[in-house]
Amino acid sequence: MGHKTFGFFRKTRLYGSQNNFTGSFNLEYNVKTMEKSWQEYWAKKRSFEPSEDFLKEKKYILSMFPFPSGRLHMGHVRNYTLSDAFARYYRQQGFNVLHPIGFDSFGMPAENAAIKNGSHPKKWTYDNIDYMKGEFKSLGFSFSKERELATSDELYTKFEQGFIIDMYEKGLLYRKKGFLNWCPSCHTVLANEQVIDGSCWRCDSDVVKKDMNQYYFKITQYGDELLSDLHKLEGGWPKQVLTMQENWIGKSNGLEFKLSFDEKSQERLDSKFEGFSVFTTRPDTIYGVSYAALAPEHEIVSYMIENSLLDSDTIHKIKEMKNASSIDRQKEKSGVALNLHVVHPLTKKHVPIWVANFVLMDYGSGAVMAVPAHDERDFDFAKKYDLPIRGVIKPFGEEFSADKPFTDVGELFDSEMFNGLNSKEAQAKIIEHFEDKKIGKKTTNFKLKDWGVSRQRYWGAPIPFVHCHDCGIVMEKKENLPIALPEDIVITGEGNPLDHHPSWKHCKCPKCGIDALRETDTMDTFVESSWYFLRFCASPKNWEKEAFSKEQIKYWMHQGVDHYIGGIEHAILHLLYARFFTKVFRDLGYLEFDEPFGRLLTQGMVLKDGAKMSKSKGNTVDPDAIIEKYGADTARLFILFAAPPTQELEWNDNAVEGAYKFIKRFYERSANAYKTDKIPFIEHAKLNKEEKFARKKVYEALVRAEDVYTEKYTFNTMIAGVMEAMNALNLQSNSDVWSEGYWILTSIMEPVIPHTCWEISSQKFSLANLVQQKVIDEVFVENTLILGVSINGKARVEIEVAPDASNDVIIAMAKESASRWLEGKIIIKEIVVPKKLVNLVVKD
RNA sequence: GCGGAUGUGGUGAAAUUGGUAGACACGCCAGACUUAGGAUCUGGUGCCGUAAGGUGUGGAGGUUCAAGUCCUCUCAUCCGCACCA
Repeated sequence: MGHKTFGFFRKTRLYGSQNNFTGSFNLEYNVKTMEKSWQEYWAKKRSFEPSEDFLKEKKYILSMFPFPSGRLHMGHVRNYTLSDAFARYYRQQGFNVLHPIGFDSFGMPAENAAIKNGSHPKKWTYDNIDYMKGEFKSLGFSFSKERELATSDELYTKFEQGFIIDMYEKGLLYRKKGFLNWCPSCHTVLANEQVIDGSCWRCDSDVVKKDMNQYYFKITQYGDELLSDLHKLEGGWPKQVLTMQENWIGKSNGLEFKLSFDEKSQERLDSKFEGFSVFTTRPDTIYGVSYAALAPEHEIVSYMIENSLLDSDTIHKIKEMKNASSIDRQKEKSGVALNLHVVHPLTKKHVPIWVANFVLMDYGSGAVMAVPAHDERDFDFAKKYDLPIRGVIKPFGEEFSADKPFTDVGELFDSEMFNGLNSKEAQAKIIEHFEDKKIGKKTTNFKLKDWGVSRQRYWGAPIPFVHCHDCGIVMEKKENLPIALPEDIVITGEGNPLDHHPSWKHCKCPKCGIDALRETDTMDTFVESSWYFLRFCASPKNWEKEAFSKEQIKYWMHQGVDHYIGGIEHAILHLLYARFFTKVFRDLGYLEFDEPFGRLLTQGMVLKDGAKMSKSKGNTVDPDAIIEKYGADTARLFILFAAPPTQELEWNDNAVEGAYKFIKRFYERSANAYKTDKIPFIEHAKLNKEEKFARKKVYEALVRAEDVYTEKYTFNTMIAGVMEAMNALNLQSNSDVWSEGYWILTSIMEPVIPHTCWEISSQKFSLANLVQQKVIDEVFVENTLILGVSINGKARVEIEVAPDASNDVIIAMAKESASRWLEGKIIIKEIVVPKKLVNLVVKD
């Protein structure tokens, strides 16, 4: 194709002033034809398949893959336009580029669609995938076609289930009963990470707690490493994301010790409990403990309720606390006394026990020592219930005041042998003291919880376990994988369809062969996205045989994915899980590195009228409609030009039109370049001023393009540079300069507007210019320099000097041209900044 | 409350990292060509001022010959986390 083109835009160019109607009609028609034919060309030539030659230097460019919701939205377009620019750039530079795409295709929306309009989740999903693949193509994205995958493919499930079995064997996956976040609307369990402000991350319903069996990944075992390895990502990842992960993991050091009940309290508890353990990061405040508090869900509290050891009023209050939504629970502190006492481990004084709503069951041990004098929460609670407040830390050089809690570090008092120490020393000494006496120990606590992964849903990867009456939980044999989903399924939205299926769950125990039941829970879809980037490394010819090979991983994942691009909304969930899986796979011997993503680029949101595009707000712009009207290149150019990638992007119809007009001019003016298959040789010295200027601008644009891809990601300035070069070219008429200019500029712009550039390049340069371009230094050498002259730092005039002019000459010229500002003044200082300016400091 | 960012024309944004603020584009204004057409081309466009000039990067100080950039304080907005013991 390409060569026989009759030129898109041609109608307007030649006849534009003749006939508006046909002009614009043909224009659009031609853009579409041109884009489509290049898309066919790339498909036919398999232009974007990575090579298997592992001696070549590689770049792995990855976008976060989409959920196949039906159609692409502008956020997707931004995401893939970015990764495509990287991929195309590195291909030009001669790298072996892996730029794959897939679909994160399990998940609730497929089932919700099934409930709503009776479609089968599988059909719904794969129809959407087909449609979206078409959209990728129409946007000219240079994805590897041969590595496309959907995580709901049985082949993908097969290997994933294999990994799950490996992890179970290693003890990294376990089953336990626990209080789980349950979404009553989605009828499923949610991970902590999926609960946003007490609501379901997907449907926004209030999340309730439910007591049930569920599988967990032991991500906490990697808590320390997930935290400490964050420093390896510094520089490559946005600071914000690193901080968010750090906070999420939430490591804190402190003292854990046991508070023991006094005799009377033990008796009341039927001698079932000796005491309970608490954790504190402030052991220096231990002499200030004036009460202790248990979470309403604490086992001691449950025991007392179950055995009627509390009056009905108290039980009622505790139940209220438990049932309050997490938002309500934060509103006001409340609690009840249990009429139990523990003995202070150091002072031996008796300390009352309360149940308090601000104590969280899922952090630490679900119980705290309370030091109202030095903790805001404990203080509020003590004030409300009139509990004693005992100060033991005072600000350095000041007295303690009981008006409000003093939460800073300071100097200890009323703390027996630790008096006079500062907080930091005291913390170490008190921990030491507890350890010596074997009544407590130094402990690290994490906010990070184990990752609950089972979902009571159909459209997910089945957990490959079998429940056998005799053998317990038995793993499926790997040769039986995948445990695939049944297709004849009824989806009503009530309960788990796999559980309700008449035959699917009935099987034989893989160990002893008797009748057994399959696990009907499926996995959280974040499991699939935790290793898809590794699957892309696998050569498609071995796809059936293995998930990926060590050799392939080693090559493509060297230093991690080179550029990983996606939304900030995955800063915690997906990125943390993927890091966890990488470390687990390393420990399972599948790979040999610690971190999966070397460089992460988090793109900003796409806004319209100042708000995030969303269907409910009715402010969406449909990518297909933009392509239809202006073509893919216009959409791509606008997206990269309007703002730097990390910032929010405000959609602007006028600016889209502007992008379209630029492409049109860019194409039309290529008429000024002649046909050649190598870059024109130009004797720079023989050029006139405008010609030299044009060349300088062209090469400046080239220089600018370089660090955009490696450092700054500011495609907007790269494109501005090309526009400046175009403007400069247009001021001169040397066809060598035009041709050289186009040779380079189409190369620079190809990652952004590939269709247009391949079209121009095929017409003029036989595609030979779409490779790395060399910078020529001589174009930057100036005959004269323009220096600014400022008086007292205020810009006044400009002077033109020879590049080798001495400072004396420059200053003399500056004085002369700025003489009107110097009259009657004394020059007290003269500063020459080479190639920049002259500053004269004067006074009256 | 804690943490991370961001504040520059009418708008989206630049500024080689301390050196002539506003590149590039949108919009707007004027003009040209015209079957006045929402096309194309040319010129202008931070603000005040006819001009000379003054003034200007959220605000207030400071360092410096020179500050959007460095320091101190402060205000505003956005994002994340949040009773984490």
